Amino acid sequence: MSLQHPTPDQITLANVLAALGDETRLAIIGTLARNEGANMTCGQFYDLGSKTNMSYHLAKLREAGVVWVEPCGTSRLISLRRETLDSLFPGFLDSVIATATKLPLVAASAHAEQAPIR
Amino acid sequence: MSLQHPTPDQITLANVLAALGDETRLAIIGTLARNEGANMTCGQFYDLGSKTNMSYHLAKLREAGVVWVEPCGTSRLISLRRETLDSLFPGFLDSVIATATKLPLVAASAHAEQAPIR
DNA sequence: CCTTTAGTTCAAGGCTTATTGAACAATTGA
DNA sequence: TCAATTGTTCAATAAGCCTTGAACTAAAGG
Repeated sequence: MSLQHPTPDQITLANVLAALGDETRLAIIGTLARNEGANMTCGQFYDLGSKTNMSYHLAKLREAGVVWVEPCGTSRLISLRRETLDSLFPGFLDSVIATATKLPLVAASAHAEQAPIR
Repeated sequence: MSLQHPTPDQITLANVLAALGDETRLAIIGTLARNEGANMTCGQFYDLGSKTNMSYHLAKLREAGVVWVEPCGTSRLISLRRETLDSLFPGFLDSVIATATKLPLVAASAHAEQAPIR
């Protein structure tokens, strides 16, 4: 029996934004985008946190409608719900991914301080 | 003395996404976008929640770098940080606004239920 | 000066989130 | 069948979030 995913009409922008508003999950998305087409499984994210923790974050992303998770043997194949998101929120995913793919894999703290620009 | 705003290099995508990942704040952004150029003040958002509550949400948006708040007499003028956000995250704000401006002003609960599409 | 107007700050509440380790399920391969 | 692999669920904890009303500040106008 396959996993529960929201249908397109159940996906809200607020939920998607909240799901992506987290360093760890943004890093997951960045990794997924960098490896689109590659058959990503949960295990490939364990450098971002513990097994349990990844299970938690991947469930969040799935429940918000950001990723699709497909059981496959003992593994689960994870992919971005590109078409769904593109059709609901045109341009959104691309703009997020453009930044997310450039983000450090392991979070380093910000340090710079600058004069206010506007 | 003017209010505290993050400089562009202090603005992170995760913080912006988290700030926008809330129905109330998304409604604020939608209202701001619908009235761009109009001299919006805090008071214009009191249909979205109490005075105190708006103060809280507007502070969140300001601290994340999404809005600029400029004291003006006893009021404060609120505007989207369009240029900053556009230059940091091209296409992002437009895609969010496209949906946010169509969102109901007062949150009505979702009701539809459909067959799973993919 | 006194009042009104426009927002903020504070403390408290209740709720949700992120993270962990231990225990559990389910599939695969020997 | 047994063991290894892959991932989930559970309970617990610590931290953060949203909302509220009461008290406060600060500017503007009479």
